[in-house]
Amino acid sequence: MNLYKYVSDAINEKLGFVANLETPRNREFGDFSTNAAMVGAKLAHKNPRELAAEILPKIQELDFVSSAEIAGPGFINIKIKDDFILKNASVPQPQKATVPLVVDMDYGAYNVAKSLHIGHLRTSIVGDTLNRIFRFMGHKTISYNHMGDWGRSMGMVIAWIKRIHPDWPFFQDDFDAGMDLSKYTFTASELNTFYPQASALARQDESFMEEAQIITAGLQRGNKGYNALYNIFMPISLKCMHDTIEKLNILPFDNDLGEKHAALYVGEVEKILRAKNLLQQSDGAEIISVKKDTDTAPMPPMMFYNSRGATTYDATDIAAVYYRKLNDNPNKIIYLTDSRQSLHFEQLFRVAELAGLFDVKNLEHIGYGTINGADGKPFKTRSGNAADLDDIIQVAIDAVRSRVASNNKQLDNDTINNIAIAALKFNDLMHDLRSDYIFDPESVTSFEGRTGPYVLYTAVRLNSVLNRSTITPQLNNIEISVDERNLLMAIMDFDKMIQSAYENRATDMIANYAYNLCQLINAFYHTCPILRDDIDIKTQQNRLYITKLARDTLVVATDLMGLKIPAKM
RNA sequence: GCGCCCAUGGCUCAAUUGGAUAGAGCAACAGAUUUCUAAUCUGUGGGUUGCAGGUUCGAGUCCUGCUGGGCGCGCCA
Repeated sequence: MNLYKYVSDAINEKLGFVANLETPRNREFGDFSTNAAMVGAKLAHKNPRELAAEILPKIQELDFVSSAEIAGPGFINIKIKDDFILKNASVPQPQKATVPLVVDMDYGAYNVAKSLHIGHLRTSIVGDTLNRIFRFMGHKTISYNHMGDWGRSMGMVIAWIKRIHPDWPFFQDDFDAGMDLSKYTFTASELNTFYPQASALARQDESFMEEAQIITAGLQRGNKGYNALYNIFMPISLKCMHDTIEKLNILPFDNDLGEKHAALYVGEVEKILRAKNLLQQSDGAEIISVKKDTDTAPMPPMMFYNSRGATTYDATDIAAVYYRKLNDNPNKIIYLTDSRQSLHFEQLFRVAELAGLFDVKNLEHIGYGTINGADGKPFKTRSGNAADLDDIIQVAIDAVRSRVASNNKQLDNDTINNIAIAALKFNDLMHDLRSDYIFDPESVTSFEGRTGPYVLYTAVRLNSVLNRSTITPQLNNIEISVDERNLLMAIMDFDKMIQSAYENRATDMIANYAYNLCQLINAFYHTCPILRDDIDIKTQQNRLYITKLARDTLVVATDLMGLKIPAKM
């Protein structure tokens, strides 16, 4: 049961107006409180405590209220009857949306021929959890990995390959796409070194940069050799992405469609833009002005074609909106990217509006904060590069392994991986996604307190009790302790929490709820023994019932975060 | 220059979107296991919420100014 909603509705009906129901920060004040008297007093110019005294008896009459009293400047604090809580606590049921939406979700956005690095951590983890929240709430989501698979970086990679294998057929004038190309291939790790090397070279060698640009243009115009080569390394890169995603227990993307695919629609979009007279020449480029008279901030135009005639990511992003509207006709498109791209999305949404491509009200950009190192600057490895996601995962795995060894435990590899991934994901999810946060490898691998492993450990303990017990969990109407009561209240808080997490796109609410629930579970676990001879059977049944509710609720939360609960740890 | 965001114990973060005595974790210290997993639990110390005003019953939260930081501002994505 959604206790908050039940109590709120009952009070509103009884009072005949909508009273603001709160859960006090300090639980000792009560299970719920309302400031209705203070709000009312302001409007009626009355004394809030007197008004509270008028309202109070009506609240006291409600059958689930054990006590209600006036406190402080005019709060009414409400306590709920224990047996009501015990009887109505239930595992959260997915609250299906009355009007399910179709939502395109754009996150991940990995780059071809570049391994996933720390910059992809949040978009992957938070995006996945947002996706799961939307589905949990009954909406249909279509997830897009809008890959960086078509820009200048592709030209650089090909230019690099040409440099190290100038004799390969892809670069010959008489290239025959029909020939056997199976011997021209790369390992994933080899492929991932190409871009960084090419990029470093391009910075100091202008002729190499120029060649990369020529190759980029050739690739985009359909040069057979370049495209054949692209078609060789693209799947290798895609497999890398999928492997890392799988390690992180992130739902597979519904679409791996990136800039290359969007580029197919640039021509159609160009026609629309021209018909609306939105494209204009500027310094050899074709741009779309998105400035409004009311703007106080700098608002540069979007660049559709650059001065070399190549499509930019502005153009492919516009085309992607067009394609999604055409193909999915979604109610909403949600983009999850680094908040530094906010201006780009503001521009994009304005173009979508100007060109009539999509209802601008239903385009949403969620900008997440940067993951920083201890120095407050974007997290880098000691060598100054963005840390590879696979390496970060490995560090976490090694830390779990050494922890397991020092505790004289024996756990299989899957379990160790799950614990490491939980540590990494929970650490990300627990932060407000809009804020920067500091990634401290030491605290991510400490596993104590507010961590993913703590959450898993709590679930494992509950499962252990439930698995050992031969007694059937059963609800008995007997007195409950304060720890049992607090736990039940938290379980009933789930529905309110998930609604808020959904509305605010606040993935941290799930993580913090799960942690708070675990704290209460562990307190309950400590003070409420179950499988012991001196505990009477009715208490055992009751506590098992509560244990099961807690476990099932925790499972819903961990599922939303994509954490796997091990059998033991 | 213009615009957006941020500032909370030693450190990392919360604070129900304006509510009551600002909460957790880490670190420090003191305890708890003949008992369902000690990756746990209980307790102690630690705060003028960057500074100065303002709005009101009530401000970490809203407004103004200042200080200090981060980010963005047409041919990278």
